[in-house]
Parts: sequence; C-alpha cells; structure tokens
Amino acid sequence: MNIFEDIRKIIIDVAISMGIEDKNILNKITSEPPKDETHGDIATNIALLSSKILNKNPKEIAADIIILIKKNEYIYEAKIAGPGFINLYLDKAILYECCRTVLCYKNKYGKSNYGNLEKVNIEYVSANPTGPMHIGHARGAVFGDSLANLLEYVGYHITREYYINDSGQQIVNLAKSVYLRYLEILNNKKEIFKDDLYPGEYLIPVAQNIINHYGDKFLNSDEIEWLDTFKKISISSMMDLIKDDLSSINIHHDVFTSEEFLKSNGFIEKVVKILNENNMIYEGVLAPPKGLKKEDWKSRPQLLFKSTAFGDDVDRPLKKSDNSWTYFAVDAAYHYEKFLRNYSSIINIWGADHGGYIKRIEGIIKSFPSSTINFDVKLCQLVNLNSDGKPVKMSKRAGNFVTMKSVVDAVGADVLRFIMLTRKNDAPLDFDILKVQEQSKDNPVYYVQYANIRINSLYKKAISLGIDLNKDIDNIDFELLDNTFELNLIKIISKWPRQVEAAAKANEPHRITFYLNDLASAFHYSWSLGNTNSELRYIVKDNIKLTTARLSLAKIVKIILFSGLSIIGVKPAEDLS
RNA sequence: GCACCUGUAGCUCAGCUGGAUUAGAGCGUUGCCCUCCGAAGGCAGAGGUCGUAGGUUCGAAUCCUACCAGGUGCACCA
Repeated sequence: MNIFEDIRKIIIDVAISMGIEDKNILNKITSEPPKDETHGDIATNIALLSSKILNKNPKEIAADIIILIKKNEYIYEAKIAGPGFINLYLDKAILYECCRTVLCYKNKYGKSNYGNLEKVNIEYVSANPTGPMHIGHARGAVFGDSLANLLEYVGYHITREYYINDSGQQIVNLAKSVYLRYLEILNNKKEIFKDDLYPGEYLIPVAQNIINHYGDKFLNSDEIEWLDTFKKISISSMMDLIKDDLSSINIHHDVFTSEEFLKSNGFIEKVVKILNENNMIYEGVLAPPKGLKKEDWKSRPQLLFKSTAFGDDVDRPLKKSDNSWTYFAVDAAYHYEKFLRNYSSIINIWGADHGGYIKRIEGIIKSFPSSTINFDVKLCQLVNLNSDGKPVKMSKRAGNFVTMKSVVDAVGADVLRFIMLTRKNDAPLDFDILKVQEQSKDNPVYYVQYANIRINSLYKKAISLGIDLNKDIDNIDFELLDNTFELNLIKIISKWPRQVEAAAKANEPHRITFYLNDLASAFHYSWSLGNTNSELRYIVKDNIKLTTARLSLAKIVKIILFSGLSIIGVKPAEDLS
C-alpha cells in the first residue's frame, strides 16, 4: 500500500473523466506531500498541466476537479492553492488503514514489484588483489551492497559482482614482493623494497605459506622459475584476505570475474571484432595531451576506439606500443562479457578518481548491436578518516595505511555501514572513529538505534504490566490515535514505500538513512511528550485500548526501522550495551 | 589547456529528478523543559540575495549558457 500512488490513480481517473487522455500529461501528474504540512497531505499539479489542452485557466479547472475528487471517500477536503495546485486533505481512515497494512505485511510493507525481476548487475569493491582493503574501499563496498539490497527490495534480480584485476605489472610486483619476503625468511636478513613493490607485513604469511609447501626450492632460482607460482599463490591469498574483510561487514559477492580469464579466453578478440563490425575502431594517431608535459611522448599510429562519438575528450587506445592490449581493451571485453549475460542494467561503483573513465566504457556499451541496456556509474568520493577531529595519517608507501579491518575492529560493522551512508556518494565524507562511538544524538547511528531500544523497553514494561502485545489487528483501535504527534508519525510511515522507490530510482541508498533519521526524530518527539504529560505516554495506566493502539504504533515504527536498517545492512540495536 | 564532480545558515550537509505561501536538518550559539520512577531525549530564538550573471516557463536551489572557486582525472599504468 502506497497512499501517494493510490491517490494518484484516483486523480488520473478524474483527469480521464474530464477528457484528458494525453499520456504525456497523465504521466506528469504528481501526487506528493507538500513541503509545508499545513497545506494538506497531498498536492497535485493536474490543473496546471491540463490548462493548455483544455484551454481554460488552471484555477477554473481546479475548481471542477475538486468537485469530482471530493466524491472519493478518502478525501475530505480539497483546496485550490497558488497558481492552480490542488491540496488534498486525507481522511484519517486512510492513515489507520495504513497502520493495519504495516502490521499485516510486517517487513514486506514497502517492498514492491517495481523492478519486475529485471536482471541488474552491480559491480563494486573490485579492489586490486595486492593487499587488504583500506577505509576508502569500504565506502564503495557499503554503497554497492546497500544499493543491491535496495534494488532487491523493490523487485529487481541482482547480481553482486567483483572484478579481479589479477593481471599485469602490479601482479608481477606483488609476486616479487612476496619473493622478497620469502628470501627474508629463509636468509634471515632484510631486503629492500623498491618504490612500486608492496612492503606491507601482510605478505609475510604468504611467503611462509609457500615455504611450508615448497621449502627452499625457489631460493636460488631465476625469476622465470618462481614467478608463476608466486603470482598464483599471492593472488589467491590476497583474495582470501579481501573476502575476509568483506565478510566482516557482511558483504558476499555472487560472481567474481577475473581479468586473466577474459584475456585467456578470447573475449578481447571477440569485443574487438564486434566493435570493428560496427565501425567503432580505426588505426589512427593521437595528438599529444595539451597543457601537460609528457617527456616521453611519441606520436605513432595505434588501434583506437571512437569514444569521442560518445562525448569523450579523445579516442582511446586499445593496444600499447608493445602491441599488447591495454587495460581499457580488457575492460571493454569485460563489459561485453557482462552484456552477453543479458542484464537490463549494469551499474558500476567506482572511486571518484575514475570519473574520466566513464564515457569510454559507456561508449563501449552503446556500441554493441541493439544495446538497450541501462548503464550507470556511481562514483564514491573520498573518506576523510579522523580521530576526535584530527586526521588519521595514512601512508601507503610505508605500508601502514589504515585498513578497513582496523576500523571494523574499533567501531563494529554496523556503525561503519551506517556512517558510510550518511552522505550522498558524490560528496566527501568525514569519518571520525571516536565520535561515531558516542552514545548521543550527535551520533546519527546511535540516534536511530536508540529509537529501537526505546521501543524494546516499552515492550518490556508492557509485558510486566500484563498487556497483550499480539492482539488481533482487527481489534486494535487505531482511531484512538488522534493526536498530532501520532498522526504525524503515521504520515511518515505512510511515506516509506514512496521513499524506497525514489531512492531506488535514483540509485541512492543514502536516502534510506536520511529517512530513518526522520522517523527516529518523530518517534523521539512523540516519546518526549510523555515526560510532561502522562496521558501522552505510550503506556497509559487504566486505558488498555489506547495503550494497545499506541504500542501497535510503536511496533509499526520498529518494523520500518528494521526494514530500513536491513537495506543498509545494519542490525537494529536491541538494548543499551 | 580539456573533461567530470562539488558550490545551499558560522561549520557539516538534506532537498523527494521543474513546483507554490515562510528553502530544511544536525553541530555550534542564545534561552527553556527532569524534587533519578520515559532527559543517552525534547522545545524555542537568532542565523540564507541557494557561488556569480544571463536564459528557458505559468513556476528554477533543481534545466540551459557563460564565468568564478574547490576537488579529481587527463596517450601506451592498472
């Protein structure tokens, strides 16, 4: 049940009965809560939209509509406002019906078939398998996973995917770094790690593991003899490490696609063939980049993709000077492989530093024959990690960057996940390890969780008073909930399905967090009224009917809190601890 | 130099994809509300020409253009 959609259908029926059949107009009809609550429950723009087609001024049309729409039992008042808006005032009955619906559907309230079970692929994290996850990875991870939950909630079929960059020079460097650790252990002396190697101590156990299996077999051998073995073991160890990290914040991918696999199974050749057939590839010479000094620039003909046809700055090379494929060529192959899997949407979650990469990949996808696929890239901005207001220093070079695991150990997975969604993805985020652990309203995690805790304490008290918490829905007198604070709370609850759908349409899971904050705020307010007036408490002595109704309202709040928190992947806190 | 992102209250940010009367929160600030049994909370006040200038329209923080400021990225690396 989505009140706004229900009313919208009623408005559309009225429009049709007045002879408005243009679908362009019908689709634009709004049914939304006005900013100011004194202007009613729902505002619609129908009269403004139809003034041209009916050749009348909007206010006249509005007057006609009002007569028709007031016949509906749920609308007790309708007023013209401003240039021709219609403000609708809903009968409280519809709000009480909403309460019953929530209790009846419980955690299914707000779920929908909006997505029609269409297949959506969300690729997120995809951290290079060269070390543990750091705090920056965590943002994309939480964002992607919560978006997946959100889209699932509104009826999409989601594939959670991870792209493993298990190829190229960085993997050679990884293997070399492990080899140095191998030498260190066997020779018992320190080695020097050059700039592009990985000096982190997390590679020591990997080397030890190799020693356990192979002993000193590779001690005095040439690189060609040990490289492949070291690569293979290092990659799988690093992926285990990363999967453990992900698991600690409850993230589990369905599909891991390997770059090496795409390379060795002919996908690059396939995508190049397709692009060639569609005339998107040519042999050409790129101009040197302007305004940037590139000393080693050499002008030469290259195999290029026409990404400028899609708004990119320059066409992008598919082959390097040594005639091997570029990273971009493999990525094109990857997106072709995803394309073959028949998704209706492909969503990529990337760090903001990859912004310049979007257009060329978008171009690739649009180049596929009869491609109707939706493609969206969500960029996650930096996370500034602080401790009590002071920045935590990170030095990747020294190998002591702040790992995600250390933050999870400090604050817990729930707090980490929540905080990561307290900003929209394209705004930078400040994360203060100490402040997020405070138990106060300054801490958004705690503020929302405390609402749930208070509801639990209500239950405990109710049970001790012998009140039946599982009364038949039909026997609950919601009509007794007639105070402003109660009605406001119900109105916020009635907006839940609408909020979820809007968040899903925009691929913006942070909206769920903001909604939860609003809901918690309305609940805390309603609770605080009981401080000064015991008649306004949730549990009112000697009034079992009112108490039951209010406890049911609290239960509804708890249900929505649960649903919202589960989308962002956070467990509700049950008590103070 | 080019592309993308951002610019809303002293600070940190929302703003439901074009809606209106008074642009909203939190922090900070100024006041107020418990003789612990519901204050880990609540209420109220002050604080804004929505970066600037044009444009589109019945209507713009939201769309378009140009500028300004900050961030990110700019053959063949991944």
